[in-house]
Amino acid sequence: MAAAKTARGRIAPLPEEDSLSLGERAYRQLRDAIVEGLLPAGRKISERSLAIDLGISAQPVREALRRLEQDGMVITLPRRGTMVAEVSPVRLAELGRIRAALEGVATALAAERMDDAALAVLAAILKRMQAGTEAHDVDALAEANAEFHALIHQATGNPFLIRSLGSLQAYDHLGRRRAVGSTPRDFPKALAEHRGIVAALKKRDPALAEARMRQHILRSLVTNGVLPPQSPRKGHAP
Amino acid sequence: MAAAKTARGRIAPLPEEDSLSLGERAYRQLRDAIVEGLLPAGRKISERSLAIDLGISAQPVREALRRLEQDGMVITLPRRGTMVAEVSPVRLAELGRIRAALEGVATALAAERMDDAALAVLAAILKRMQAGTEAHDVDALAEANAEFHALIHQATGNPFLIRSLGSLQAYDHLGRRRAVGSTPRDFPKALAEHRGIVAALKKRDPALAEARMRQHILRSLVTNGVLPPQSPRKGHAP
DNA sequence: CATGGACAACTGCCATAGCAGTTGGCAGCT
DNA sequence: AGCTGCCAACTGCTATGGCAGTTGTCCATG
Repeated sequence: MAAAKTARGRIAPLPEEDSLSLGERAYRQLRDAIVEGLLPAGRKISERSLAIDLGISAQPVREALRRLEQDGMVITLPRRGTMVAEVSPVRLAELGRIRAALEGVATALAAERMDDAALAVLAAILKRMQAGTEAHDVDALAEANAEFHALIHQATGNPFLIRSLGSLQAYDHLGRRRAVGSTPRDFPKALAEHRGIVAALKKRDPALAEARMRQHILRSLVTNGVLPPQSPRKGHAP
Repeated sequence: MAAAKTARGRIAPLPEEDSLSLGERAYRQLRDAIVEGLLPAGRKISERSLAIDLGISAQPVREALRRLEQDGMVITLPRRGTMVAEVSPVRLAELGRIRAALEGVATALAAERMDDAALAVLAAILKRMQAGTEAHDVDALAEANAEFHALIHQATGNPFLIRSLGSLQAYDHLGRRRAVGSTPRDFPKALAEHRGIVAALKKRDPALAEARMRQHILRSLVTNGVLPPQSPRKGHAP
């Protein structure tokens, strides 16, 4: 997981892993450890012992645990202890639907204010996606996909949205890890959906871009087994 | 949650105000102070001086500021200072649309798992709303409205959703405070929308409930001047 | 008068220490 | 054996102090 090594370096949300605050580093380490499965659900986490393991004080650790609690990845009973939260399949499905909705509004906002330069970067990412799809390069596709969505998030310029989607994306990784066996071959479909999203962005059509992005996320969750097939129909007229 | 006194001074926190951690209390106090306008945008906040003002240590204050930063209400430049963030009308509109989307998902989830008891409580709240509308009791309507939405949030059982909507609701209060002059007379319309939402919940129709709730929030934002009229049409087919 | 540099007064950040409440287990009694 | 009560070892939480980086001010210098 190298720092965002994009061509232009436009997005650089990971500045210098060294100069980050200890609390921030502890937060990311713990978050990664949880989504990687190194810290299974129910595992007790002590501020002190964890601080000793990380070689730092208890304060940054506490700060990281508070943020993780806000993300819903750990739960702490006051004066009793902190443990990593169980993320049931039901809960994972909920979070997926939440993420779909938030990615939708993010794309709608991006459609209203994305400039041509950012759109060009998106087009370049699309080309890399096509190459990766033809070559079946899973790693390259994952990286391009991450950049694709991150670019849209940044285009909104909304910190709340960026932060929330960052937290939810961690759960997405957790969901992919649970997807048993080989990943389904949905790469061509995902490529087509990404193209449709970019087309909507270029047309400056927020509603269309939102609908396509949301549907893209939902379908992706379905093929990953996070959501059951045949989601409820959309298009209700108020 | 009975202890909502709705007096002039403090908004009563949900659990007993005494047994909360100092960090939690500091967080709520600061949040309320910001949305009430006591701490204007750009105002510098020092961990130490604020700790002295609150009569506590600097750690809980720091913890509260971190949470507020995650909510987007303050921004802190490392080693330079923390100040309350400027919430421009544009940003307020973004947050409103985000809230509309999240309230929509929450209502969809609630439609799938809300039990009859909760539905009965909703019906009771509707009756209070009708009485409040006829009597033009603004305070009673506000309280009933808060309970209405809080009940739906709780029905989802999703901590992430509950927490996020709680933060966004603070911005809603801020938006209402900016609404100049007397509040527009949208009470009958809001009542009808609430009834439509409850009807969709009773029919266990997640998509319909979501659409109605989202439209309700968006229209409310429009009448409050947070969003411009004539939002982009919905109903795009992917 | 204008300009540059150093010192003092901040700031956020972290480490240490100690508090109060909770838990688990062992001794002592029935 | 089975139960009760207490004590030590935890836990999260808060207070205090000090660190390094930033900023603003004041004096010396061109």
